[in-house]
Amino acid sequence: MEGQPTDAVFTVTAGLVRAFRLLPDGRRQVVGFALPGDFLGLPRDAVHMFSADAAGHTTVCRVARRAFLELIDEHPDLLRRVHESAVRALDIAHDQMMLLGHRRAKTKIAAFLVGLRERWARIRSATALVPLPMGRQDIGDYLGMSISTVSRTLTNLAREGVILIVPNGVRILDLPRLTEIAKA
Amino acid sequence: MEGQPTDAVFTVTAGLVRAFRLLPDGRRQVVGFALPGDFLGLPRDAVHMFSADAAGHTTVCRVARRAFLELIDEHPDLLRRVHESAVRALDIAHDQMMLLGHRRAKTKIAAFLVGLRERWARIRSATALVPLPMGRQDIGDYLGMSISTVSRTLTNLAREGVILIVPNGVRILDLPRLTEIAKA
DNA sequence: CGACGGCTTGATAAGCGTCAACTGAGGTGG
DNA sequence: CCACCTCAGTTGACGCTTATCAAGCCGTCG
Repeated sequence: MEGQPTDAVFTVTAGLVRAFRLLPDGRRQVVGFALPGDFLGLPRDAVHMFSADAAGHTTVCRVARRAFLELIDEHPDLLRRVHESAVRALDIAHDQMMLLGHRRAKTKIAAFLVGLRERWARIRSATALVPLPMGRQDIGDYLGMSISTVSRTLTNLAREGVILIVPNGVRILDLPRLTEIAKA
Repeated sequence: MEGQPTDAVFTVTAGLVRAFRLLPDGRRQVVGFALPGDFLGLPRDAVHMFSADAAGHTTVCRVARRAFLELIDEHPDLLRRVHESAVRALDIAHDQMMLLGHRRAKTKIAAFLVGLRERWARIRSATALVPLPMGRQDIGDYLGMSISTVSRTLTNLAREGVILIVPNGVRILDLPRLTEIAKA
């Protein structure tokens, strides 16, 4: 499921999927992480690439693109929900653009963690523990920074007592402060 | 029309509109430039802010949000087109994220110009001349760089003979080379 | 036990933001 | 009609953040 063109639509049922684009020189930009419940492959025929990934055997629900389009014709209400999903994705994308533009490593990481926490909270109930099934490299490609800086920044936040680094994730110790940093 | 909440939907008919978000500290991120034909205000109730701007008296077509939603109920086909518009916006946003992430001023500016050229070409026929009705500050806020760097980079490109800076715009002298720079 | 991959950490250099001075065009008032 | 003001854009000097390169660490797996 590595680098297939979009001839199908997916829904994540468990785990986490990263969606990315490749640059001509081989580098990549992770354009989003899909959590359980999220749609994937909404964009039309554009050259989008995906990669299923990580976290306790990710599972997805796959629907042929053609079938999906027919389904929409029959149930106009479905289109509504798909559209809402797209709009929310656009919303997140805009937030992300804000992050990427105003570049301060600490801010980016903090905002990333806070945002992810909220998204997880909407699914599971756990609050303080934020799972990070993706690798440091993925986070870097998502936030537009090098793997080294991701690591450094995380350890700095840990040293300040704001977070605690645990296997495959992070435990937020001081959410108010983290939120504060995220806004700077 | 400065900083109004989204209680209406717009279509640009002439000129250029910039859409942006504000950060808590007052800085802003321009999330997109809307050219004639583009939609604005698709996102639901989110706190989005807009600003109409520049270029020979911009004009927009305004439709009350409520009326627009009712219209969609009656004509399901309309939702289809709106959705396509949203998906395209998402597409552009993803491209933008790529730009913002892989930070090299020259690359960003080049890609920005090439992309804008294509969008203009789809409307008018002129090719080499790329109008830039927005200010340098806007470009900076869009590409995530300071106004100084925008200016510097443009003059550098001009010195290299790739572009020619003209009032309210840029003339592309060496498109292949510019495209090449944009990919790096 | 040894090797590999993901992560951390350090030293160095470079790109870009910041601050600030300067230029030139457009507009206003004497 | 010209002097003056203002604002957008340009340019220069300097320092900070972050990328880059490279070494070391630790867990997992063969």
